[in-house]
Amino acid sequence: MPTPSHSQPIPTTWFSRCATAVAPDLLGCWLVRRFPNGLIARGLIVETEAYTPNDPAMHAYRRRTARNSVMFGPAGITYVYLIYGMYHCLNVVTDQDGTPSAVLIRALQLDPIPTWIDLKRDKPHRIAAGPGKLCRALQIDLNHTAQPLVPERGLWLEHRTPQFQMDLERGAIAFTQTTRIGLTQGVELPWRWYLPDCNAVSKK
DNA sequence: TACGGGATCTGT
DNA sequence: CAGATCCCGTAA
Repeated sequence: MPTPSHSQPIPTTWFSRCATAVAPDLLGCWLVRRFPNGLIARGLIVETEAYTPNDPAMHAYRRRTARNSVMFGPAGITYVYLIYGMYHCLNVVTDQDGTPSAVLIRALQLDPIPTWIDLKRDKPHRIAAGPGKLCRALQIDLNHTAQPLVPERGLWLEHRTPQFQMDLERGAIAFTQTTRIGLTQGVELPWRWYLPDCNAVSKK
């Protein structure tokens, strides 16, 4: 899918809405990474999850702590955490300042594939399939938490192409909404969205 | 200070 | 389906 040269970073105000509104709106948008060596890779966002206040699966559900405090801040900031001691997960903080919530970015279709990634290990469309794998592929770790999503930090978001937006409005593309993955709490909440027929999306 | 679990992924 | 591996939240 072509990327228009006129794309601008999505402004922080766009994220100042309920996570359940932002999560589907992020499908078809682009996560853009500029690596330390200067290479720029784009990932089409194909799977997201919303985490809201009063949501038992949300990391700040019990109380505000050092780790989750960024989710209480203004929207449009990254929230990255380490899980199972080996993988990182990337969220974008949403909603009003003071309202803890975020959207987890779960899967991307990456283009181009960075040259240093071992293609024998994975099919190209599986390189960024999963929240841990996309952070590994894009070299996102705890250094990237609590950062604004701007080119100056090497990580930002861009809106859908006009083509994607048209296909969506015409009904040629439709999203699937269902329950979230890998949780022990809030299992029944249907706050995962994905592009069907996309082989980077989590199974289940 | 100690302990156990987790919004994951991989290889068996 | 178990193991890797470490930070953080909770209890003491």
